[in-house]
Amino acid sequence: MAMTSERTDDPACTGDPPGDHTGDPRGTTHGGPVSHSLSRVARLHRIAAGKLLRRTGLYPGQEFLMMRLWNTDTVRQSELIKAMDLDPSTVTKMLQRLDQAGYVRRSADPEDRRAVLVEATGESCTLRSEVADAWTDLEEQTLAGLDEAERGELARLLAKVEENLCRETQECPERRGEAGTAAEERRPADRE
Amino acid sequence: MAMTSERTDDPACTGDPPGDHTGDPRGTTHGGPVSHSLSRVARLHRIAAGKLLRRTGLYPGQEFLMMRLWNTDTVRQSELIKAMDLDPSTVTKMLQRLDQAGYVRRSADPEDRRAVLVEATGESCTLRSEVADAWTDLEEQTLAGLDEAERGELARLLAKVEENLCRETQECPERRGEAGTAAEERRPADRE
DNA sequence: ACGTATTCCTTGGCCGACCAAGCTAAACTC
DNA sequence: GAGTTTAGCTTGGTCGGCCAAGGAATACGT
Repeated sequence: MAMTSERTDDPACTGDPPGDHTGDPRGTTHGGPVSHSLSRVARLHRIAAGKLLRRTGLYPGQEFLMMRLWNTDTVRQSELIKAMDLDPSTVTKMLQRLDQAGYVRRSADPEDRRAVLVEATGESCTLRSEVADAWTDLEEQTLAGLDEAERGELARLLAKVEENLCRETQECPERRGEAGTAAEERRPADRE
Repeated sequence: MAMTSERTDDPACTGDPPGDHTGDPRGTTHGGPVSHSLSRVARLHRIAAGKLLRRTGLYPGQEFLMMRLWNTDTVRQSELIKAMDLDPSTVTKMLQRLDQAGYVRRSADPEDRRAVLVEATGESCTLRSEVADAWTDLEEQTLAGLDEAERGELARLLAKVEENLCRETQECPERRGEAGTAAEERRPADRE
C-alpha cells in the first residue's frame, strides 16, 4: 500500500552507538535505566486504573478531578487547575466531558465574570464509593507482595523523585499541602 | 437519553466519604497512596522527557521505538509491537508520523505480504546521540539526590510493581529475550 | 481443496495531556 | 478616565495511548 518514499537503502546506523552511552555493563544504567522502568510502570499503572475505573464510567485522570470536587463543594476552576497542576485546557476539556456525562456542573462566578465555578452533581455521588474502591484495589494490585517497609520506602523514593522533577520542570509552583486535602483553602466560604 | 444538563440541586456529596477508605491515619497510605504519587511522578517524568526531547524533534514515546530500531537494522512491525508491548494501532500511528518525519522507512515484507518491515533512516542517526544524551540527562534529573543504594532499591521496587501490574493486566507476555532488559538483575534472596 | 481460524496491520473514534493563540474581564498603572 | 498588564478560561491543533472493527494474507484442520 503505497510506501511513501523509495530511497537509497542506506543501512541506518545499526550497530554501536556514536557516543559510549549504552555500553554500560554496570553503573547507573545497568539493566535498563530507572526512567525506562518508570515509563513502563506508569503505563501499566494507567492501564490497570483504566480497567478498574471502567465500570464506573470514568476514564483514568478524571477520578483525580472528581475526588477534588467531592471534597470541596464548589471550586473555582482556577483552583482546580492549580490543585491538580494540569494545563488549563486539559481541565476545560475534562470538565466539558464530565459535564456532558452529568457528573459535574459549571456555572459562572457572579463575583468574577470570567471565572467558572465547578461542583459535582448528585449523580456523581454514586461513583464516589466505586472510585474509592477502585483506588483501593489499584493500590493493592500495585503493591502486592511488598511489605510495609518496602511500601514506605517506595513512597519515600517516589516523593523524592517527584520533587526532583518538579524542580526541574518548574511545573510545581510550590509545595501545596500534600498531607491535608484542603490545606491551602483560600477563603473558605467567602460569601457575603 | 438526552441528559445534557440534568438538574439536581442537591449539594453533591461533600463531606465524608461513604466508605471508610481514606481514613488511614498511619500505615500504607501516609501522605497519599502510592498510586497517587506514582501518577504524579509519571506525569512529571513524561513532561521532563518531553522537554529534553523537544530539541531532537521527537515526542516522548517515540524514543523508545527509535531506540529499538537503532539496535536492529530491520524489524518486523509485529516484533516492534511485541517488544514495546504497545497496542498495534499505537505503533502504526507512531510509525506513520515517524515515516512522514523522515526518521523511519517502511516496506512490505516479501516473505509475508501482510507484514511490514521497519527500519530507521540514515537521517535518524543524527538523533541517536541526542536521544541518548537526553535520556542520560533525564535519568540524572530523575534520580538527583539519591545515592546508589537508593537508586538500586528504587529500581528493584519498580520492577516488582511492574511485575504486579503486568500480571494483573495480562498485558505482559513473558519477557522476550532479545537484547532485552536484564530480567535477572537481582539475585534471589539477598535481602537483609 | 476448501473452509476456518489466526496473524498482521490499518482506520476511526475517544480520552488525557501538552502547546500556542486568542478572547474576555478584572486589576493595575498613569 | 484611558491604557496596559494580568488572570481565567476556551478553541484548535498535535501526540501517545487505548479500544473496537475491519480487511488481507497466511496457516491450519479436515
